[in-house]
Parts: sequence; C-alpha cells; structure tokens
Amino acid sequence: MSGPATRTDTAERVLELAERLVQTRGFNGFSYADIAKGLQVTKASLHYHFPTKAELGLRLIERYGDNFALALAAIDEDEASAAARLRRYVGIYAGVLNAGRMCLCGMLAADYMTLPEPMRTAVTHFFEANERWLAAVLEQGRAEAELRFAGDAVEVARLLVGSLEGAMLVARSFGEASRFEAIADRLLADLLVAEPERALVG
Amino acid sequence: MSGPATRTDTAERVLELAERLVQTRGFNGFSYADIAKGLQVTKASLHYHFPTKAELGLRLIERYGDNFALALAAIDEDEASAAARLRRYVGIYAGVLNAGRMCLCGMLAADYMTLPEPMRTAVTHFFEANERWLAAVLEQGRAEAELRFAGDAVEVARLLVGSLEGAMLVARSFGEASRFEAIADRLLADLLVAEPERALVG
DNA sequence: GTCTATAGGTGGATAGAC
DNA sequence: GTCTATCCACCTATAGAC
Repeated sequence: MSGPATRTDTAERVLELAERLVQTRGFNGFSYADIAKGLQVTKASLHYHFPTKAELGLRLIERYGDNFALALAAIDEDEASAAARLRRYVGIYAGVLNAGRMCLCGMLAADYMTLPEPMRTAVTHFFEANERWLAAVLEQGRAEAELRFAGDAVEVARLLVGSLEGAMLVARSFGEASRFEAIADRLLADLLVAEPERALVG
Repeated sequence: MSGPATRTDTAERVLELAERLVQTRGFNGFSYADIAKGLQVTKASLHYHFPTKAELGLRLIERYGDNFALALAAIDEDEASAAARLRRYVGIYAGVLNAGRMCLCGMLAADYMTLPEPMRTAVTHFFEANERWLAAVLEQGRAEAELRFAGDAVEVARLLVGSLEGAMLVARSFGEASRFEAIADRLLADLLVAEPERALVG
C-alpha cells in the first residue's frame, strides 16, 4: 500500500507549509508564490497537486480536523479523569500558540466571510466536533463530582472553545503565551470542584 | 472651526466603509477598489485622503479606539454599579456582532503577522486600554461586594477580553449571535455574587 | 478634491513541453 | 510530477490634468 515514486510526498510538504502560513498569516495573507518559494518548486507544480486555493484550503481544514480528532482520541485513551482530559485539551492549544501559530480554524473564522462555501462548512464542523468532545468530558466530570458547573454541558463547551480561541488570538498579538496560560488556568479552575477554591480565593 | 467646503467629508465616509470591510473581511480581504466602488469615487481619490493602506489602517484603529473610549466613558457616567457597567460593556460587543461584524481589533489580531508595525502597536494598545478599564470596574465591584473573583483584577480583565473576542469570532462563523450571548451571560454570572448562584445551579 | 491614465507588481490559474 | 511560459484580473500607488 502506497504509490509508485517520490517519497515525503510533495503534496504533504505543501500541506505542512500551507498550514503554517494560514495559521500565522491567514487565508488571504499568503499565496501560491509563498509556498513555491518555501519548497523550491514552481507555482505550476502546486496547481498540479491542489488545482485551486479553495481546494487546498478545504484539504487543510479536513487534515487539521482529522489530526485534532486523533489527538482527542489519544487523550481519551491516556487520561481517565475529566480534569486531566481538559488539561490535555488546553495543552493542545498551548502547543499551537507556543509554535507562534493561531488555531487553523480560529484563523479561518476571522477570514470566514471571504471563504468559499465548502471551507465555511468545514470550519463550523471543526468547532462542533470540539464542542461535542468537550461536552462529553464535562458531563463525565460532573457525573463523577470532579467538575462543577451549572446548566448544559454544551454551553460550557462553547464557552471553552470560544474563550480558548480568543485567548490564543489576543495572546499571540502580544507575543506572550503566558497570557493564554493564565486565562486557561482560570477557566479550568472555575470548573474544578475543590482544590482551586482554597488556593485562589482572596 | 471646520474646513472650507465639502460636508459629510469623503475621508469620513472612507473610514466608515473601510471599518466595515475590515470588520467583516479582514485587512487583507478588501482593497481600495472595494471602497472606490462602494463610495462611487476613484481609487486615486482615496489615495489623496489616505496615501497608503497602512496609514488608512492605522487611522481606523485610532478612530475605533477613540470611539470605544467614548463609549466606556459614557458607561462610567450612566451606570454606578460594576455589574451594570460590565453588562453595558458586553452590550457593545453584542451590538457589533449583531451588525454582522467582528471587533475591529479582534480581526486585526488575526491579521497581526501581516500588519505594518504601527498598526500592530495600535492593536495591542486597544486591548490594553480595554483591560485597564475592565480591571478598574472589577476592582470596584469586588470592593463593593457586588462581584466575586480570585486574584488579580487584571487577569480577570484579560480573561474577559480574550473570551469575548473569541466568543464573537466563533459565533459570527455560525451566524448565531445567541452563541455569543450565552457565553457572555455565563462569564458575567460567574462574577456576580449572589443571584446567579441560585438561578443556575442544577 | 477628484478625475484619467498608467505604472509596476502580484494574485490565482492554465497550456504544453519534458 | 515538474518545468517554462504566459494569461488576465487585480493590487497598491503615482503623475498630472481639471
């Protein structure tokens, strides 16, 4: 199983670089010329692999979503407690930010009005998948009395997705990952049942 | 006081439209041609008022920041309680979102890496001004036992700015302002001392 | 202050040779 | 699968007439 020639497929290298460019500069902030320069190939070659920028963009979101799903599955496997799962989830965002990047779909949410329809749908699907996973973890944590929150778990999940995306966005402008960490820690602390209650209240 | 001729200044109309374009499409998602078409003038005329796009962008941020400062001053004048001030603050964001827009500086935070230096500095200054105002309101609210939160008010202020920006960003993608409202209500409820405690705990 | 005209560059995308 | 060469639309920006 696997094609005939090339290895470390050009298409894969294109996706890798294009992903970084979208995460740092936005979908309207880079061009095929940027990718061509970075990979030492011609623009025409890129169009062979990804005929249009819209198709490249769609593939990027699908790939990002797939990798995210794998990461969430790994968390489910590694961690038993809801609190630990949430911390790992936040860790994914922190890793992206520490690489000087914004979440791919957070970035595309800003570009949303300029995106072709297939990309738009893929972006909202990404957020929904995150919300579903988070809501399940939150429900579990509340059932096991590890987490405490009022109302629908989906609402809290939406708060977490929105808040983490925004915290990333602003923190990256300041070039201060610590801004993100402080916000994320606070969001998690508000959900945990006991320990932070005593540690932080002033 | 006021110049010689034209009225409802062209420069002002340019700023008005350019602001909307940045808030909906991002700084790299519109061109002088878009403005020229929208205002029925030529691109050359636009360059008379704003020689470069970078200068136009900077003016937009300064103007937005000034208007925001005026709005915050109006809140300070109208509302005495910290809780009411926070609700009004959230209302500003909600109003922007209901106009189908993203916060100007939230949008520019996404475009950050592609912005000229003067615009970058202006964007972070905007966030800092918001954080300062919020921190003061939070301190006041805690001192008057109207609000409850642990640790530095500045940290909570940063959480609010980041979370509201992100909630806006995601909600706009879904075209559901209700997503923003639900998150904002939850953020405020977590800060209020009594009433939500009884209303929401399930 | 607004226009016509245009410069000089870059955008995404294609044709066709190798 | 990658190249050269090219198209054409669009970009920001300027010169100079009115």
